[in-house]
Amino acid sequence: MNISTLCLAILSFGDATGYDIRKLSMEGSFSYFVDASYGAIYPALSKLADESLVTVRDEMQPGKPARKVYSITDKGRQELERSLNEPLQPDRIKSEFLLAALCAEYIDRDRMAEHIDQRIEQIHSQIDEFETIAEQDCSGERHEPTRWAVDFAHAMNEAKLAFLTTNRDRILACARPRRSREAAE
Amino acid sequence: MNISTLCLAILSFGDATGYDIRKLSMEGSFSYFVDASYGAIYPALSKLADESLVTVRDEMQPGKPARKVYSITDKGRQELERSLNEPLQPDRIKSEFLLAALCAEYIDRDRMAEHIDQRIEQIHSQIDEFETIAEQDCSGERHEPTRWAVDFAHAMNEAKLAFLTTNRDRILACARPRRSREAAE
DNA sequence: CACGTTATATGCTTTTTTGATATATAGCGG
DNA sequence: CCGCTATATATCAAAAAAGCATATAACGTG
Repeated sequence: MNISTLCLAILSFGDATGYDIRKLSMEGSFSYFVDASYGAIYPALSKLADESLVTVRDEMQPGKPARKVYSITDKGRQELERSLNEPLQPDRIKSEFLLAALCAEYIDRDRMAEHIDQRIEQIHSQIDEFETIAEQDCSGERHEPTRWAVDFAHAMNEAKLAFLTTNRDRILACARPRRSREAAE
Repeated sequence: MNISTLCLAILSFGDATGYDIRKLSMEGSFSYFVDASYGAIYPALSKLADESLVTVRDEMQPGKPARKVYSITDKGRQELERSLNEPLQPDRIKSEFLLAALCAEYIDRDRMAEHIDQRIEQIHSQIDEFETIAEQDCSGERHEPTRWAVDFAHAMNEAKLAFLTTNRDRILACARPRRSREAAE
């Protein structure tokens, strides 16, 4: 799936600026499974506008920089529908952490512990973050698919957490016993 | 982390060609958490060779196209170690499926069922695949970090599977009840 | 035998990421 | 109050990576 589909999907929930889309894909309910940079979003939006899949309106705010608010069109919704009907790519995970774990022998034991603990913390804060989202989203309209995706993310995060805490020592044992570098870091 | 580090990491396990690296990152024990295309790997290897982090040797095989076998150097190992010591980027997940789930209302119910079942099957075959890898790897030397990563992947896959089977109906209920398109697909 | 698959590598085009730049406003530490 | 940083907003260029086509050669299979 390309950025265009992502933009259409987000716009199908309501009008947004490029900035909003970026934010949703980095923090909001989308953040668990997408990632998009400005450099991808803005060109995608322009292209979508050229194809009349979205419309733009300039909103001048006194003082502030003007914002371009995008709305999905009927044609856009049809295109979104079409995309969602195509075969879906399998999920992909990119994890520097697992690569590091595989190379545990090259990492000092204390450093490895830091890596793991950092990971655990990250998951904790993501869980919190999503709980906040769930509350917000569900207090009002309670959009069930959003709720479903948030629950999905929660389940995954809990499983990861469980694995990491249970198997912490096991990977630490593979790391390099610290030698002369005790003071070095 | 960039492709270069991935190449160094893989080469730290033994010599390999660009083709091998690609394969490992698509099928082998690395496939759960990395992804690399030829267009990224080959240039990365050339660059690494320029910097003497790896060496190349041409292996002419009679008839077959020559292969370039890469080996990591001491300098390369140091660089790998350095990379692994840097702060690790958080894990990223890209899932077209979850985006589709979020847009369930735009998808016909039967189609959605297909999407889910396909996902479930995929996970099953990944689990099988990894079990094979685990057996192979562990019969011989039993490289514990590899085992750890495989177990990690297994735990995640099981959790995902559990969620999907348990919450299948819940998302199906959000999908669009099929209308006049019963025959259309 | 024609064709598909595996092994192997290169080059080109398109997408995406990354990072710099620009502007305006609000809040905070000193 | 001043300068700094953060937030909101958008653009552009450069570097990285993905994706795809192409080439060669062996091996299998219908």
